[in-house]
Amino acid sequence: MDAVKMYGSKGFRHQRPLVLEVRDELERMILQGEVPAGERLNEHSLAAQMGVSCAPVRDAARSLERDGLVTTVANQGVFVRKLSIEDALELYDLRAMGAGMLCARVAAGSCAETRADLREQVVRMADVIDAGDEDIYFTENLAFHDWIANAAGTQRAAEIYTALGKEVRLLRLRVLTGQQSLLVSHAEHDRIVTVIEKGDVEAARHEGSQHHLNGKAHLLDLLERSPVETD
Amino acid sequence: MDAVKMYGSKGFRHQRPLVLEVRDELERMILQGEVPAGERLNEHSLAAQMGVSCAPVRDAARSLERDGLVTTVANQGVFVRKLSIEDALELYDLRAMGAGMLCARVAAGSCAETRADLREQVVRMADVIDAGDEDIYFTENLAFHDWIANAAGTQRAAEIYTALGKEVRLLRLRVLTGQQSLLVSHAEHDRIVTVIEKGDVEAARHEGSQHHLNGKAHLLDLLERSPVETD
DNA sequence: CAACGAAATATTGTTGACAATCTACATTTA
DNA sequence: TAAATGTAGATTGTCAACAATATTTCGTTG
Repeated sequence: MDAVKMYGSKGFRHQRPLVLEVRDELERMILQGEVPAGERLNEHSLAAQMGVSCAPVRDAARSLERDGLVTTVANQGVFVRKLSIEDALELYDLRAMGAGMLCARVAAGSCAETRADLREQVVRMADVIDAGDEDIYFTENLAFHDWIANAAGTQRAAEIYTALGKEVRLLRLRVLTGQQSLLVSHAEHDRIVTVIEKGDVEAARHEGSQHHLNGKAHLLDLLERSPVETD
Repeated sequence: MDAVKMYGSKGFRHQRPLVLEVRDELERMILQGEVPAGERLNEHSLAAQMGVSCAPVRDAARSLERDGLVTTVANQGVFVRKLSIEDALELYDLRAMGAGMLCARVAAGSCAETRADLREQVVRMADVIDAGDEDIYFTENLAFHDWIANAAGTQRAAEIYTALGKEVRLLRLRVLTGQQSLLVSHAEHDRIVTVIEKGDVEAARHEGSQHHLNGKAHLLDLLERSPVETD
């Protein structure tokens, strides 16, 4: 009896529902800027392009709406969300609150192993700065924050925090650029992990929150120097 | 030339996409407890029951996932979300943070008309308590909080706050029961509106946040007296 | 009789076609 | 010429059938 049956046009079974594959691909396209903000996502084109039918594409688009990456207009389609500066600043505030709560939880009740992992990440990120690779630092920075979120053990809070993080990326502004920025960011990460290691709950809340508020201030500072049109 | 064309089996055009109708109906069924927590939502049954095909039902279910009312398991279907006490307490914390931020914004920058409307709502709710109608108070309470959220002018924050409010209702526990509870709740509403009228931003943040933290404490108190199984 | 395994059933996942709707363009008219 | 109106094309919304998967049932076997 053969264990591998033949399915569909692809030849083999799908390990994962198609929707998830399509969703990930769409998310990648949007976050990497392959589809510009405000652009409409054409069901048929995308379906043809990915070699699937329309339904999974529609499904995936609805899923992306959950993360605030696209907005749907009835009978018009789904559009890549266009973030205004005001929207972005609001997201920074929300992320700041969330990070405060999450860091406080991690400080209050995480195991030694978790804290060791966190410290390890910070040390590794210092090396990345030395190497001067901003792209890698960008990625590790995302991972660092998501990691804290998941370590807090509060699922819904982590979900929201992570989704907000993706939304911010819609702006496609490189705020973490130049060694100075990276060093400031890293110093704040270090403070966060340090107070978590101490188990100082309120300090963790403050540092976690302040990290994002500083980021917001930095963004405003950049915008003053070189204004950006966002219509 | 007739302006009204005939469409579909219903005879006339749909003013609204079917998905939205289905979505609202499903949400009502879940929040009113017609479908118990943990129950699976059968695509075919629901579609037949509502006289539509499966596609809109699937679409609506995915939309409900955005609000955290259902969870989807691949190849198994969508299930009404089952909230644990821990989940609910987490939601109270998140709502507390959100309410703090939203109340602060309303205190900081709302027009006189907005504040007058708020005061009017509080006055009306006092009458509802006098009349002793807990169901109406429950509804007005929801409206009051959602109204503040929308008045803050921060769209995303309001969306999240409102969605979290619906999630909490999954627990289907009547915490606002007995005139004493209603009076306590009302007194807090009054304090919130009062500090908003004064334009005291930090006090608004504190009162808005504390209102939900008090609700959380009240919930814990109720649970201690009469424990509830949530498996 | 219990445990395992295979067929049967029920349910979700996917597809392509068709209906309803919107947008853009061409035509008409004041 | 400019505004209004009707028409054509493109795109989303809906549908019902089929394929793939999960669950249940029932028979077999130790």
